[in-house]
Parts: sequence; C-alpha cells; structure tokens
Amino acid sequence: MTAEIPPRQGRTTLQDVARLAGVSAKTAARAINGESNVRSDTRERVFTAAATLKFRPNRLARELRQSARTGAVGLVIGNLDNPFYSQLAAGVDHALREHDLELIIASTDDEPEREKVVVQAMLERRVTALMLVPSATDHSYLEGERQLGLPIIFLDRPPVTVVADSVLWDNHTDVRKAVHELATRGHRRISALADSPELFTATERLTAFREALTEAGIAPDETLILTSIHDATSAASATADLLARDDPPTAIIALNNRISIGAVSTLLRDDPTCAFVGFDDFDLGETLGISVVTNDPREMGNYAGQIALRRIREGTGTPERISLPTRLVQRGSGERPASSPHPSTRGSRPAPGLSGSD
Amino acid sequence: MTAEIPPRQGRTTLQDVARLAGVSAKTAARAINGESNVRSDTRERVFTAAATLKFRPNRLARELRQSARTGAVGLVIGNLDNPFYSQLAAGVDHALREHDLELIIASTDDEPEREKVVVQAMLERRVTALMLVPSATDHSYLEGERQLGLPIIFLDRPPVTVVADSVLWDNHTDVRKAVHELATRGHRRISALADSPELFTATERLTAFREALTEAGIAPDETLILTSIHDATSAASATADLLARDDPPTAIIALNNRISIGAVSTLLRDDPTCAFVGFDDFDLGETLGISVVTNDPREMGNYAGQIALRRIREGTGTPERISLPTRLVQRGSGERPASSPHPSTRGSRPAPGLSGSD
DNA sequence: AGCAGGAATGTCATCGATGTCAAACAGGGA
DNA sequence: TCCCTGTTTGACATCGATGACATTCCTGCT
Repeated sequence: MTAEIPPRQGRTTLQDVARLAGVSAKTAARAINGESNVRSDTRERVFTAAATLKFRPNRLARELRQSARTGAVGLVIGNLDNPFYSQLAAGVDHALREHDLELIIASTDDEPEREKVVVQAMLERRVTALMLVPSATDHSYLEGERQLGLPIIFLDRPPVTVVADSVLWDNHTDVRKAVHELATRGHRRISALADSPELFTATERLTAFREALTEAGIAPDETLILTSIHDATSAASATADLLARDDPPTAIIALNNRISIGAVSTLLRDDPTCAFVGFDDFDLGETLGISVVTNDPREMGNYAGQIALRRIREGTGTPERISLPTRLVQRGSGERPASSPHPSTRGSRPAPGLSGSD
Repeated sequence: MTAEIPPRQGRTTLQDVARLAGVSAKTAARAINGESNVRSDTRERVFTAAATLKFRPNRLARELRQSARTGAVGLVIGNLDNPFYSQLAAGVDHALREHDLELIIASTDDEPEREKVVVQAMLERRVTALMLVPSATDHSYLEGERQLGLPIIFLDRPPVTVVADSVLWDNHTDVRKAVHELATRGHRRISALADSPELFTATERLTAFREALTEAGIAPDETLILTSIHDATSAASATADLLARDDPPTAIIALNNRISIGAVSTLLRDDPTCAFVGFDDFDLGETLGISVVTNDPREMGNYAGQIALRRIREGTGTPERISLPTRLVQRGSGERPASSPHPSTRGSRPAPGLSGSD
C-alpha cells in the first residue's frame, strides 16, 4: 500500500536503537555504556544499530534519572574581557578537561545582583560543583545547597556568610616586599592605586601597603592612596593627575592588572622618572622592564578545579582556605632613584627608566 | 506515635511545593511559571510554599520534557588563554546575556580530535545552538544536526564540508592596505610572519600579503615569509633570526595577535629601525605607537551571538556568510623609512621608532 | 432557579535513559 | 536427564516538570 513508515521526528532514542538491534532498551543501554554481562554479538548488533541511526544519548535524561551527579560544573566570574578572569577560566578548564565535565561559564560584571541570577540558573541546571569569584557580600542563599552537599569553591575572594572552600592570593607578602624595596631605595612619597574598597583584594593589598609604609617608618599619606579605579582608562588619568600635583609621588604601586596597564601607559608617555611596581603580569611587561608583583590566574583556576574534582569524588568535608603565593619580579622600573632629573622632552619616547635593561 | 515525617532526601520538587500548598503539581507549575488562569490566592499559597521549601525548578526535567529547546548554547573555541578567544567568548556572552541562555564553553587547543569530542558532548547536552571556531577540516559529522534544525555558526574560520552560518574577518583589505603603505614608504623587503598554513586565517592573510606585494611591483620573496609560528615566544625568536640575516627585511608584518606580541618584544629590544605592522590590537599598543590591523573579537562574538539568537527564534534558513571589516590603525611604527640609521646602543631602551608620538 | 461558558484546577501520560528485580538462558556436574 | 548456578536479557517504575485533555468552579444572565 501507500502506507509509508513515517520518518522519525526528532532525534533517535535508545528505544529506536534497541528496536533495530532487536533487543530491549535496557540491553541496548548496557551495551552502549560498556557494562559487562552483555554477549559480544548483541553488543555488536547494538553498536551497528546505534551507528546506523546516528544515535546520540541524551544527557539530560540520563542526568535527570541519576539525580545528583550531572556532568557540568558552573563557573561564575566577573567578565571574560578581563584577562585575569579569562585565564582563571582557562585554568579551571584545564583542570576539568580530562574528566568529562562540561564548563558552564557566566559573568557578573561584578554586580551582586547578577551574581544571584546566574548562580540561580546554574543551580537549576544542577551543576555538580559551583566555582565563583564572588561579587555579592552575602552568600547565605547558598547555605541550602551546601547542606545538600554541593561543592562550592570561592576564588580570589573569600566567602562571607557561608562556609565553603576558597582559593585566594597571598595579598600581603609581596606587596609589602615591594614597598620595602621602594623605601630602601629612598622613596618616601609612594602612591597606591586600587580598585573599589568593597573588593576584598583591594582592601587586603591596601592594608599590606599601609602596614609596609608604617614598618618603613613612613606615615601613610592618604592623599596618595587612590581607590575606586575600575579600568585602565581611569587608572591612566588618575596617574596623570598624580604626576601633575605640586608634590607628586616618586613611586607608584598599582594594585591590579587593569590599573597597572593604565598607569604604565601614562608613565611611558609622561614621566620616565617615577618608579613603578605593577600587580599581575601583562604582555610586554618583561620587555618593557616593568617590575611587578605577579601571580598566575591559571594556577589559581587549576588549583580550584582540582579541589572541585576532589570534592566531587570524595564529598565535601572541612572547608579549606588556600592562599597562593605571588612573586615579586624586579625588572628595574622600581629602582629609579627619586632624584632623577626630569627629561626635557615629554611624550616623545618611552621612559628609559621603564625600559628593559639588564 | 513515634512515626516521624522523614526529612526529604535531596532537593524539593514541584510535587512537594504542590503538596504543601494544597494544590496539584500542575497548578503549582502554572503559578510558578506565571501562567494566567491561576487564582491570585492560590498563586500566593504556591509562592510561599516554594519559598518555604526553597524550591528550585529542575531544568533538566523541564528541558527533557520540552525536547528541542534547551537553554544552553555551546561555544567551542581554541583556548581561553588566548585573548582573541576569550574576547570572542566575552562577545558571545554579552549577546546571550539577556535571553536566559547559558553558555557552555569548551576549548580545543586547536586540535581537530578534541573538537569532535567536545562538540559531541555539547550535542548530547542538547544545546540550542552551536557556535564554534573550527579546528577540524571536515565537519560532515555535523550534517545530521543541521538537518534536525540545530543552528550552527562558525566563527573566524569557515565551515568546510557542511552548510552553516559563518562570521569571518575581511582578511584581505587592510592587510593589503598595510602592505601598500609600507611599499609607498619605500620598503621592498617586507617580511610576513604567520601561523600554520593549515589555518584559514593564516593563508587568507598571506594571500592578501602576496597579492599586495605583486600589485606594488614587488616580487614576493618566499624566504621572508615565515609560517607555522604558534606562539609569542617562537615569534620573538623568528623575528630575531630575521633581523640577524645578512640582508634583513626593512619591514615586518605579523599576521595574528600572539605573533604581534612576540615580534614587538624582539623589535623593542633589538632593532628600533625596522618598520612594523601588527595584527589584532593589544594592551599598550597605542601607547607604544605600534601600527596594527585591528579587529574586535568581541564584535565578532557578539555578532555571531545575534545570529544564533535569530536562528533560535526564527529557525534556520539560508546560511549567511558575514565578513567583518578590520581597521588599519597607523601609529607610526610602519612609517619608519628603511634608511634610518641603526642606533649604537642595542637593548638599552625601547625603539624610538616604535614609540608613541603626538 | 437554571444554565451557558469561561476560569481554575486536576488527571494522566510523556520526554529518554536507567535502577530494580525477575525471568530466560546456558553450561557444568551428578 | 535433571538440577544448580551464574550469565543475559527484559519488564517496569522512576527521575521532575509539563502538554493534552477532562473536570469542577464560578459568575452573570434569563
């Protein structure tokens, strides 16, 4: 007759494979998942059937059934535009890579409200672990999940109202060391540029900065401490403003990567004599001879990923708080004596004081 | 009696909420999803019940039921470490942001085999759309999905054996313009540094380079064309080798971002006299006065994201092939006449010829 | 009061894979 | 040949939310 077999709508399912192989769905599943206790000839038949039908298992169904362990990990960061965050993500990606885990990434632009929204979405998707660079200050909304056994790992900034693992930087040691170095070379007017004081890292580093000044016998001059600098552009103009003061600083320390970039670009143009130490490394930092307190965001991401993997395997236990070391890389830009003469030409070429030498 | 209500294992479900609110699961669902035809007092009861139980809907279940439209988009890129890719991802993220779509990111390190694996995983997770920077050269394995109506968008490099939308750069116009500029200023020995010839972008840009030379009446000198440069480090040494030749080029053009960084770092140290044009912008590029053919990966990601959104809404139609313009930004590093004197000091400071002026 | 008709709610099956448990089967020993 | 044990296989319920459809509840109107 004209009765045709209607072409199957949508994707082929395990049922279809089973039907074609002449077995039950369960047996097909056993074969596909490589379970033992399947006769090798049936296994073959199932495989060819699956290949013929281009069968693609549906993870949603599988994960729904085996509730609790999905194959997705959620990562919440500030913004993929910022190399700090994207390298962090690269590190996490690297750690998860071999373990059949997918990485769901969402960015918050450091807005607490958005953090809640994207975390919510991830929880609805039942991620196996949640990793986040927090922007919100209250994380009690995660308490329920923690009790349900969801591994939660905080990166770069610690959890506030919830107990969870965290991987942070040692924001003190090398910042202090850098300041001490500057003080040793005779600098007394040292300026610090930082992001918003609401950010954990900013206040930590500023605290270290102030302590180091005090230790060096220098009274912190609050007019030299500029905060709430969110991007390279404002860092650049803040630096220019500093230099234009009647009594400008002889050294500047920038407390994150974007601020470093902005400050360096101003210094390269305007003032070759000001000593400088940046935070986080950047392209050409070595070539230009810029001293930095450097860290490797990939390492942080990778480390946090390892913790996540362990928690997934072994269940959550006593939360860990890891502090990763930074590294002070002296490349010369912090060594300029405060007494160097100003060049007569402004902006005609990069500051020699900032260039690589060794 | 001692019969206690056992504390519910695992997460609360819609059933639990319904039970507590004294309605059926379906009604609870209607209330939660904001459907009409729910009396406001029942809606209230459901909401408070949901809040009490901290109910979190299970997207896996929902998406399994409504097969076809999940809320996840898959993005396959080379490597989050590379700012080109991470900014691409930032652009996609930005485009999807307001549409309740999650972004699943996987990286291939540009290995064709890995591409298949991660794409496979995304398909199993039933992404609503697939966006990828392809590394494989054969994409016939995607044909089935295409026929099932899955929107597939290629970025940066075109699809080969499958029909799909693609968003590419105009790899010709500005490369040619840059070469013409150099030729106009008298350069005859112009070197090009490119990535692997298997990469679409590398060969396209090299083709443009060769054509431009020919148009300018210069016979392409193959010894000046170096390929298979994969990272900044090898670009730096390749550049150093070039400069050390008996008859070094007077101008160099780098054909992607990592190569640009590497070349610039060598030029800054070793040879201020060689003219240079980079590809893709980078931090401090402006400050250092490096001329570049620039593009905005975020724009590409965003654009591709828009296409994905449209395809998701309106279904796939005739595939589009979009070519985004680049921009030639002249900042001085390409203007150095070939006859400039070599400086006597090597490596003592950045090349004035490469520094920003005006 | 009776009734039409829309609003509100409920029942049941379903999405696709898999855990549970039982049935069918095969092979070896008595 | 028959029984026993271990291996393969299958039937069925389940994960949680929701679509299709049925039922009950109102409200206004004759």
